[in-house]
Amino acid sequence: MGVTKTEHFTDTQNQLALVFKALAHPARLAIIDYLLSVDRCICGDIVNELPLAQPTISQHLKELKQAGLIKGSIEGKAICYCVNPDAISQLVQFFIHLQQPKTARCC
Amino acid sequence: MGVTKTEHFTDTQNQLALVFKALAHPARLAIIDYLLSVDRCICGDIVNELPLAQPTISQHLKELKQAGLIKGSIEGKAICYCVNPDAISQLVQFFIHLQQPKTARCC
DNA sequence: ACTTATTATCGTAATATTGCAATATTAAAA
DNA sequence: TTTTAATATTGCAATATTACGATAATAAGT
Repeated sequence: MGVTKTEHFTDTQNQLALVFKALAHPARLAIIDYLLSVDRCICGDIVNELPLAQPTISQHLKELKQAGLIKGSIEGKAICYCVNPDAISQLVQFFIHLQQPKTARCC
Repeated sequence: MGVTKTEHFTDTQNQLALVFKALAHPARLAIIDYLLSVDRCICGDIVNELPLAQPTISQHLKELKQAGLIKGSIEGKAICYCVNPDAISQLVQFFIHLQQPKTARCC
């Protein structure tokens, strides 16, 4: 089918899955890496930094933004993008929760 | 196309993208939630816990295992599954790296 | 208004993912 | 060894994702 049965899962599971889906592409991780590698917001040179066509990068940026992982604001004819620290914090919390030790682990 | 241009990205970006892809489905997050909700390994009752057919769950378990997120060992005619704490630790490290404060953020 | 520069959207071809019925495999139990 | 129980694999239909050319939209500068 190719259609996920979202109705059978919790809101948290569905929403978190969407965030991970946004992270599940090397180009989008490369975009995040690049946004973090410079010590300021990026206004316009993302396309030159990645080996993909401009429409493809625009699409990836849209997905990252919809997932809340990056923030973008219009600055004249360019767009200012940066990583959304709140989203990162939430993900850290999620994995720290996963790290909670349980008793009687057997493997 | 539908084919990711992995050759243009770093090994780290490609490998991490595969882990996130494994997490990018609510059923697989539900499996992880369930594995963590019980204080022991699960030997056989995952199928009864989720609203999906047995082949579908088997497939999801395979993907989680290939991504290194869970560990499974054969126990007679059942399989013992549990979350792989090493994988979780790596993800925590990744996000903590993303949290590093940078100077001169503008948005 | 026209041009230029930058980003977004549309359309579409190639490929990947999802879910499950049918079937196979595996190992314990009878 | 036959049966039974549990999990894995195969095959396939429906849908989603990826990438990019063509084109549109937006806004600054002339």
